[in-house]
Amino acid sequence: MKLNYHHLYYFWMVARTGHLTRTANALHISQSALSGQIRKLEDSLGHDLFIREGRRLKLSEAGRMAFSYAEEIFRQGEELSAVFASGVQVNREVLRIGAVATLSRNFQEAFLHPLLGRENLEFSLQSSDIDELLRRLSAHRLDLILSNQPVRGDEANPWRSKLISKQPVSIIGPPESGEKVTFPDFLEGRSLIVPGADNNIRQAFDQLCEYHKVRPRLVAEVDDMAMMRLLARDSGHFAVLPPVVVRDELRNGDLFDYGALPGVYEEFYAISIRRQFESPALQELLSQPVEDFMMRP
Amino acid sequence: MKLNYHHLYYFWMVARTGHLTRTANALHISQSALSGQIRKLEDSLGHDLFIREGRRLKLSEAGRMAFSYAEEIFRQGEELSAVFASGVQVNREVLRIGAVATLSRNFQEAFLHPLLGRENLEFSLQSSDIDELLRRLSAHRLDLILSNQPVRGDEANPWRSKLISKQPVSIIGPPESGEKVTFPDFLEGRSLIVPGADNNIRQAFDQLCEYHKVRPRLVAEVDDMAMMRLLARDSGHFAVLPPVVVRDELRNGDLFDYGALPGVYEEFYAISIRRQFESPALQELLSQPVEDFMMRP
DNA sequence: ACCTAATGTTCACTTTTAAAGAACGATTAA
DNA sequence: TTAATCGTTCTTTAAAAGTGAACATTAGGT
Repeated sequence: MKLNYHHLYYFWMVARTGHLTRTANALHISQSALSGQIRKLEDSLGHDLFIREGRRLKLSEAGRMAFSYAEEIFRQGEELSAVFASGVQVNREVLRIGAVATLSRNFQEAFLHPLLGRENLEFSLQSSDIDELLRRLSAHRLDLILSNQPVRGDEANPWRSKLISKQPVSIIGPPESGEKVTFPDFLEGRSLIVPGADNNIRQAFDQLCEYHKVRPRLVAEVDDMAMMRLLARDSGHFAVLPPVVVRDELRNGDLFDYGALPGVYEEFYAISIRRQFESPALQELLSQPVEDFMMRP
Repeated sequence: MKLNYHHLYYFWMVARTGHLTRTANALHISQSALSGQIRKLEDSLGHDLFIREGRRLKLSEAGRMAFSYAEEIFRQGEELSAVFASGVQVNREVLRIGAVATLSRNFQEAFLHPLLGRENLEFSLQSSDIDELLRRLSAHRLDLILSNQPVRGDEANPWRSKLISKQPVSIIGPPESGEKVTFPDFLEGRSLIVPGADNNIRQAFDQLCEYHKVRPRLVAEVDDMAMMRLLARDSGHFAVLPPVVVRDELRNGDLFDYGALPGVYEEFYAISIRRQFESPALQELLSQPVEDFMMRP
């Protein structure tokens, strides 16, 4: 038998206060109507939701369970009502994007660039860790996540990870170094700033070093790409970085690209939920070709 | 105007597939009925939810917004139905407890001890970080959180933190040390394992050291109490710990309690949501006196 | 280009469901 | 003990949801 949300709503209202008459007044219906509707819900669920002790209503265990679901259901419903009632530009297209906080800002900006020109479109951009972002995606509080790693969806979470860009990774360093750069010897004993151990650039880089039997001296492991950029710029050390991260510094000569590392790439993924109706803006974003759109603006 | 969940449900079903006739068949009602109900929802919300292009239905932006709420609402509703339909012991009392992962296991066990004797009661125990646990509490996926710090509730999250225990904190070390322990000199230059900087034991301890102008040598900062216990037992170093954490080791002589630190306490809090109807088991747990119930079993 | 089957909307009508009101029973508080 | 309060049940009435036919639009085949 299908759950009757109308009945559940009445139950919820009564359960919050514990008083039927008071709630009936608040709802502007008679207590008899309210009593009847709740009785029907109990019949349909097959369990009493209240324990009737004299003229008192107490939540049963089943009621407690139902109540905790009802809380969530009607909190969402009231939020929905509020959104429409407040009339906040419900006609404006809204795209809520989450980005893994350690992602390159330049990349994020380049990816979102097509949205900037659009009238009648608003987007929000939230930075957090991947777990939190996936939670929000599942809760329909986000439309899209930008990440440097794909996630595998499952039955409960029909996530879809799309590769949207693959960036080379270079050795970046101060321009005046004047050193002759011959890979891989150049790396031996070299002071290096590298991405953190979780990052897949780092894993590929470590494998590369192992293969060539070179052992750089790691001076810093940094997760955040914006931080990497600052350190590469200001520390005088060499760094393992996608050039896009320090695009501006490469252009104006503050840093120099000593060459891409073979087989090492930074990949970017867009993670979204498969939907019957995809927002046009989302479609446009996801249909961008996997190319070097990073160098665009 | 109140949101009609019956209408919203129909809208949701149609929006999932994009086809009215197909959905009408699935729902065993006529398409005209379905069409009418959706029209009423649109009237009530004040926005079209579908864009009618010929005989095709496309979600509007408002529709997209409504749909994302509807997804959540009815996912919960179907879960509720499923729980009742499956008949899983909906009458058994269930208590879902979250514990901050770094909390002493002995403490958790002692606190939950009253529940173990109860027939017809089931509890689940989940370990995670405080942020995740608070999210679950808000989402009504937990009934209670055990934490070593209180949280302040607000309008949206009517949390209530109750102090349930206050434990002294001692210097714990190997028993054979034979050293004369005179506080605070004993601490000067002493190799110590201490709780992590976030922990309020640590903050109180640091203040104590500052006040007495002693500077211990910190050999490890550890968040997790279970880990602290292992390190204290196996490293031969002294540690700043609530004795309850190493209760077993103190009893059998593997470790020795060199005395409580004045003014330093580990506090335990039970965080729950104020409810009209509190579960009896929860009431019982929370009404335990704030005493040294740790040493009970 | 022209049908035809499929799809969505609207309207007049019927069926189902919810609400109101009175009568009743139980319980609390004065 | 009594009066007021509260929840349930029953019958009647009002509202809502559902039906089916007529109509409009369009995708897709010939």
